[in-house]
Amino acid sequence: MNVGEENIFHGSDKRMNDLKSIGNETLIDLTQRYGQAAFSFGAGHGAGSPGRYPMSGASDFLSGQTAKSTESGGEQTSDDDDSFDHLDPRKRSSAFDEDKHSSSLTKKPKEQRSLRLSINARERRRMHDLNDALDGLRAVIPYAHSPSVRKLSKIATLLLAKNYILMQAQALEEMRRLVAYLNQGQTLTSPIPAALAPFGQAAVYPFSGTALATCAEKCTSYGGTPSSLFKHCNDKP
DNA sequence: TAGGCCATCTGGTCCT
DNA sequence: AGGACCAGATGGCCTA
Repeated sequence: MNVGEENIFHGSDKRMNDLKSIGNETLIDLTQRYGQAAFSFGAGHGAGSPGRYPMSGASDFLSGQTAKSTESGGEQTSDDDDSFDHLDPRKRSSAFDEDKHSSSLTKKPKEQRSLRLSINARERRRMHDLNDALDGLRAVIPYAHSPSVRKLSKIATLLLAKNYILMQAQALEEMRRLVAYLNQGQTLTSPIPAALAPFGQAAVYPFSGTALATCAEKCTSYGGTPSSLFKHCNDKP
């Protein structure tokens, strides 16, 4: 475990162990916690429909965040950000706590107090930007997005995203092998050689159904720009 | 009621 | 010097 992960898991041991071991089995667990519609890729959720996932938003994510960062970077840094009217009750209570504690701070010079408020406001904005980024991440990873379904926690979002990236990479690699195999003049009617499923296809393969359906699913799921690699699929009904 | 999750404050450290 | 980043502390809300 690297330093970053150590920092992430500075919570209770139980929680840390729960999250460190996140894998396909954990995806199922998260499915139960956050909604049955989630995580139907891989792990034997063969009936899942790839089109359900908001993957089309992935390309917008980076650009969106860039715009957001630029925008937040241009925010004014006055102490107006410490006004309470824009805060929800939870935030307001903490803000009032700051006021409550201010009795001890009144002994400090006014300038220091003002500086402290400015730093607090900056930190709040930073954390809000971080949360916006996490929301963007939640929007592009597969779990049930519904008002009746609890939002993924921060740590669950990060771990699920990591697993999702790994699974996508595996699927892509497997597809490349499949394309190479097809380019050698073989047909899909023959069983797929074991060499094409080095990752344990049943466990990680994100598509289900027949070989032809799999091919079509892949072509439609892997990108808005049709690759020349999949011309053979476009020619078929 | 305990535990999980979160927002916020705060002081320290590093970087520009 | 000022800003970004980080981690610890604190307290509130929610759920099992």
